[in-house]
Amino acid sequence: MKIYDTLSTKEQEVPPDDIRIYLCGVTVYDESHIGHARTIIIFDVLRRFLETNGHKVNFVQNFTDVDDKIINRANTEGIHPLEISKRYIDHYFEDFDRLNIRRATTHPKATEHISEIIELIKSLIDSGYAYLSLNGVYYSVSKFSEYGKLSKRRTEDLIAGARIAVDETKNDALDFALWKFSETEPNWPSPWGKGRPGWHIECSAMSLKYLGKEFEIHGGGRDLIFPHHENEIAQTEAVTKKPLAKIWMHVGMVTINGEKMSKSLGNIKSVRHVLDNWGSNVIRLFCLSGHYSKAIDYSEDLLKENLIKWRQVETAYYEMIMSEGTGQTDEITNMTLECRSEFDSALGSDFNTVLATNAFFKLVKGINRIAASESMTKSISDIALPEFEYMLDVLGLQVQKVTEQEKQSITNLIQQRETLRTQKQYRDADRIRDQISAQNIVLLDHKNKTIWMKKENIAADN
RNA sequence: GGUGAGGUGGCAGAGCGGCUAUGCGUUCGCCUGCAAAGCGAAUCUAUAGGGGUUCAAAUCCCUUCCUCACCUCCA
Repeated sequence: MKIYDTLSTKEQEVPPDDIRIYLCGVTVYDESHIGHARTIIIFDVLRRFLETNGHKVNFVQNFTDVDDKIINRANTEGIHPLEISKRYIDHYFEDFDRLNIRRATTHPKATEHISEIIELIKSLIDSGYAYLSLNGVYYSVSKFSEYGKLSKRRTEDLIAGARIAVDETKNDALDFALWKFSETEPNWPSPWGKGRPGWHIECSAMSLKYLGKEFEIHGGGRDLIFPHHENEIAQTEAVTKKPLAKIWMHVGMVTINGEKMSKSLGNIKSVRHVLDNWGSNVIRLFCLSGHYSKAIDYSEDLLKENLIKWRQVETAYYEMIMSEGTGQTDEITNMTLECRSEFDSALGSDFNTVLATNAFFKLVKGINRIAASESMTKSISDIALPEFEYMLDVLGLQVQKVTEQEKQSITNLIQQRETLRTQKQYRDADRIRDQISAQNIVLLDHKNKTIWMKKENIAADN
C-alpha cells in the first residue's frame, strides 16, 4: 500500500509488517464537528483496511484536555476546566460510537502524561534545544536546523509574515512554549515552576511513549501541518535524532460554501446534529466521496446523493440474504472478483476511497440488476455476500439487522397480504403494507415472491 | 506579502501523455393491481484563458486569471 507523504512530497510504501499510527485528536472544549468526523472516518477506514488485510495496527489517538480554550470555556461556565474536558470527551465517544468509529488502541490524555512531558522538556533543555524564560520554557527554533521541512517554510519567511505581536520574553519570535507558568488550575509542579504544558509537547511525549521512535504513520487535518506537526517534529527529533514518523498523512478540510468551518464564520456543523439527520452510513459515504487529501464541501445535496446510494446498498443486501434456490454463478463470480480487486487496489494506491466506493457500488448495482431480472439465487448470494460484507466492513457501514421475532411477524403479515392480493382485496392488502412500512420495513415485490428489507430510519429522508 | 493545494459535463468526482471513468441529476421506458424498491435506455462529450513541447495533452512546460488553505487557535 502506498500513501502520499507530506514530508517527502512523494508516495511512500506502507511497511508490510505491524503498523503504528498516531492521529492527532480533538481539543475537548466543545462539540465535535463534521470536520473532525471526516479526519477520524478516514483513519478509521484506513485502519479497518489494514487490519482486515492482516496487518497488526497500533492506533493511538489523543485528547488534548488542557488548553487555553478549555480554560476560557470553564471560566465562562464557572466550573473546573477538567469538567469541561470530561464532558466533551464523553460527548466525543457518544458521537463517534454512533458513527461506528472503532475505538483507538489507546486514547491518551495530556493531563495523564504530565511526567512524560516534563521528562521530555528536561531532555530538550539538557541538550540545548529549550530554555527557561520569564513565562515558561520555550523551544529554541533556531537550534533545529531542519525546522520548516514539513510545511515547506523557511524561517525567514515565517518571521516576515508573522501576524502576531512579538513576545519580548522569548529569545526569538518563532520560539514556542513547552511549559507555560500558571498559578491557577489546571497546573502541575515542575522543576521550573507550577504550570501546564504547551500545545505541541503532549503529542511528542505520548507518541514516543506509546509508539516509540520512527513509527509508520502520523496523521491529522491539513491545518495541523503548521505549526503543530512542524513543532512535534522539532521536539521529538531533537531528542531522538530519528524521524518522528515514516509517513505524514494529512486530511483535507470540510468546507461549507467553499469556506472552512470556523467559529467566527458560525458555519460549524456538529457531528451530533448531522448524525441526527442523516445517520452514520450516509455521513461515512459522504466523507469518503472525495480523495482524503482534498477539501470536500458540505451540502445537503451531496448528503442526499449518498443517501440514495445507501438505499441501493440496503436493497442489494436484502436481495441477497432473502434469496433462495440455485443457479448459474459465472457472471457474479467474475463481477465480484473484479469489484474486489478494484476496491483493494484503489485503497492501496494512496487510499483512493472514491474509486474504492465506486467499486463497491458497482457490485451493488450488479446485484440489484440480477435481482431486477428475477434471477437472484442463493448460489449467487453465497458468492457475492462475503465480498459485499468485506467492503461494507472496511468502509465501516452497517445495514440494519433483523431479529427472528421481527422476521416471524413480518413473514406472517406478508402471507396475509398475499392472500388478500390473490383475492384482489387490494385495499386491505395495502393496509397491511402500510402497517409494515410504519416499522421501516419496505416490501420488495418480485414476480413470484415478496421479500422485504429493514431500512435505516433517516430523519432527512422522511 | 510568503508558502502550499486546486480549477474537469447541471452537480459530485477519478484519471495525471494516446483507449475521453463513474455516480447523482434529467427524460423516456420496464416491472406492479397500484405503489415502493429496483432495473434499462437516452441525455451530458466536459477538462479556467492564452502560449508552447509532442505524431498525440485534462494529463508535461511557460504564462494570465480565479478559488481555497496555512503563515494566530484550528481536524
